[in-house]
Amino acid sequence: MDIQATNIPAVDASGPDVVGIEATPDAGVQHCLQLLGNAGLRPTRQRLALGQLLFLNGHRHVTAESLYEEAMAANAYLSLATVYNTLNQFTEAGLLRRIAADGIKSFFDTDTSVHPHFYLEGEDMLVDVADGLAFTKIPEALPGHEIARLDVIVHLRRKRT
Amino acid sequence: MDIQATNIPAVDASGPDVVGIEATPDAGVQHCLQLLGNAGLRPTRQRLALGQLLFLNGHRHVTAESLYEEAMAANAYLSLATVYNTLNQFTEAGLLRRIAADGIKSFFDTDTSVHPHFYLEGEDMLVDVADGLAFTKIPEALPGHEIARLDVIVHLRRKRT
DNA sequence: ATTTGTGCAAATCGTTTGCATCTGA
DNA sequence: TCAGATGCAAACGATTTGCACAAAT
Repeated sequence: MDIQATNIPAVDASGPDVVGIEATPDAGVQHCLQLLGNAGLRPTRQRLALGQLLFLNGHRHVTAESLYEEAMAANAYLSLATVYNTLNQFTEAGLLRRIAADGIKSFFDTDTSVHPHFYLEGEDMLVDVADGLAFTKIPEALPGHEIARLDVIVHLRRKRT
Repeated sequence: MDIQATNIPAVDASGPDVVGIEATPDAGVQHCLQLLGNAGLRPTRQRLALGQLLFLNGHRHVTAESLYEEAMAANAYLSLATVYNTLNQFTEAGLLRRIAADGIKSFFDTDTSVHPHFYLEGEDMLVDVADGLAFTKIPEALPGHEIARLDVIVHLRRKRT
């Protein structure tokens, strides 16, 4: 079935959901409403739909394009431009973290903590590094500056056989 | 004065050079010719000009645009497309390392070793991290893959006063 | 002579923006 | 009501590409 189409927590006695909303849909919607409220963003239909896709399914790595297609598949009608705008707003609000893996497109990570990623060059995919990378020291920022972000990206390529 | 315009090491008894060619121009040209030869790239006028700008002035971080302007300033006539092509060829040949700092444009680093960078968000500049960052462990690549590259970028922003 | 590189402009790709319309507070 | 959001299409900036011409082996 479709994701919530209104910002009013609708009564919805549905079964398994294609977009992965958890057992009690209302709880998910409530959670998203709260995230939007805290961020000072109006709970519009579009933002709520994207919020549900992003924040009710564990940690995720999406691109604007992939999220847009996912929304279409879930029958959430919105434009690609709105997806871009919303991703930027969510990022500004600290709900997402933007990751520039390859210099072509941006990924958005629902895990906003500082953690390293694998970037699979052929597949154009971003994957969390389970463990195995640690710093002993983090550098001082240059005078007059502060650290805004620390990106660690391990580029992987298919091993040639 | 201008950078060498031919691939034949010309006798050139000039003084200080705007593009920073070292005291003995011939040596620089020879060095570039050798780099190109090792890379299996024909020593064309354009590649030699860009090679001199890139490899005779210590380690550098350039963008296609900045290198193009530099070449224009040095009276090396070539097109922006050629700069892009050449940077890609040099990168493929292992003479340069591509760095995706912000997801908008690419930087190219003449230091091809694995080392961390500061990216100054406001100024859109890339700077080497002098020291202060060290790994204790590097992760295993995923099965069937190998590590192609390890990018560490510390994003800095101007401290608000 | 044959292969390879160059230049230009057009094409492409990801992303942003202007503006008219709509919607939530 | 009225600020704030959306949708669309056009604008955009970085990069790549197709093709005719030029230069290197």
